[in-house]
Amino acid sequence: MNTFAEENYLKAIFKLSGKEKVAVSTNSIADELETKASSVTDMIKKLTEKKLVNYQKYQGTTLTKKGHEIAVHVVRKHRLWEVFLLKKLKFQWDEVHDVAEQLEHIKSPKLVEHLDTYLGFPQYDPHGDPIPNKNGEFPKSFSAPLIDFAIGIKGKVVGVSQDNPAFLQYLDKLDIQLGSKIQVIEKIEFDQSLEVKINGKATHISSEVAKNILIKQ
Amino acid sequence: MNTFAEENYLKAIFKLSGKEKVAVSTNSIADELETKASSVTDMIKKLTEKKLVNYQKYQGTTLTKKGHEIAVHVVRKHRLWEVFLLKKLKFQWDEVHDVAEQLEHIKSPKLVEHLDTYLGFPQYDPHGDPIPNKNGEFPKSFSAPLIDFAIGIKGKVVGVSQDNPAFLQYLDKLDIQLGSKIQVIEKIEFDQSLEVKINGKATHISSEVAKNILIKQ
DNA sequence: AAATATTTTTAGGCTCGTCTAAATTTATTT
DNA sequence: AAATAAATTTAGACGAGCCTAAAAATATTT
Repeated sequence: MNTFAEENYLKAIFKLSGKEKVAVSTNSIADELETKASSVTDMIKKLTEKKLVNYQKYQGTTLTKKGHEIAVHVVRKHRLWEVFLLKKLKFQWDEVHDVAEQLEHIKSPKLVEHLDTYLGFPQYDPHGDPIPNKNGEFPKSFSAPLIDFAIGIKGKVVGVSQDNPAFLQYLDKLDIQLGSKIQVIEKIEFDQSLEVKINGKATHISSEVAKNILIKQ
Repeated sequence: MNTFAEENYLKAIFKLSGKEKVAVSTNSIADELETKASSVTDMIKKLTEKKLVNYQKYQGTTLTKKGHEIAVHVVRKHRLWEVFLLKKLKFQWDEVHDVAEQLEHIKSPKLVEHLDTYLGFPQYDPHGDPIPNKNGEFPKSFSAPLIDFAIGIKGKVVGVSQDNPAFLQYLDKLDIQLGSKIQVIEKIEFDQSLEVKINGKATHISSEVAKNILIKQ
């Protein structure tokens, strides 16, 4: 069985290595987990022993098959709990992350599967991130950042790629919620900012914000 | 903030010191937590530092006001999660305890209160144990063991005082569930066993079993 | 009340996960 | 390519929580 700390390291490596599964540097893991590089080296050694990561001194770290499985499973739990907190317990958008961060480490296969059933097998969490199924497979149709959408195409906000409360509060101010209908009207080349329509109402959005809003369709 | 281990010690002391709040011996805590007496002494010292227990060498331990509050709060969380697992996630009676043992340590005041609301402010958990409210007050009307009930009085099974799976399975065999109507027909003095009616059907129950079935009304 | 048994504490050690400071390796400048 | 900078690892230490073995205090027998 894995400790909370081990699971957090695997999750961080999973997140940082991305779709392309690039090797992850010690420092980037340290930043992600807000710890020190030396602590990371220690833990990576332990995870290597347990055959959860591949590691060569100074060459970065990747997940093994087993490590990847565990990471995906933790991600699955995290996102299912987020759905539960938002949909059932009426948490606010920006309140779910910290609690899910704790709940994701609860060990009980039965609990996860029953929770999934109870929630009706959701495919995305409140931030629009895809929820892997119990075999670790992600849903096929992915969302993309608003900034990558072509002019004219209509989409729906399915999430954000930042947890930062200040960012989420700013979105509220802009009247952007999960499910809001959105359409790009014009792209300003000068600063990459966008003219958009949100639920029919015209608004201006900086590129920084547009990068972090996830759209589907 | 308290660690999982600290909370488990406080909960154990709370349980062992009972209503009368007697001082609890080092060995009894060790037994309850399946650890060694020397470990208990270490932890009790730490809890004394934090002013969560009163402790005099060789004289046993009691909870301080602050320690008592924390213990009751953990008990509250444990029992609310048990209700959630049984009622919402369709867990079996004998499956909830171990998972609740983990969930009780999740830190989020909002989570507990929203969960309580979501469950409709239950007063008892699946084992019939009373659930303290957010001020730490237990419901007034307590349940009592079946064996203490007078002949003729009708009651309802509100829980059990044992988590043992074998015991719970035996109850299933006897057709005794949470909510079953029960009435004592005769008390056999020789072995303290009972003739009872369960949902109208006559059955015979040993004193050992009758001690561990909790009845209300 | 002395001897024995039991309970509890102390002493010292272990693993986990973290840290700081110093040493080493790799990357970037000049 | 040598010098400098940045990233990474090693060495040694610490607190939390646990352990075993031995010492000390309390309880029970005889």
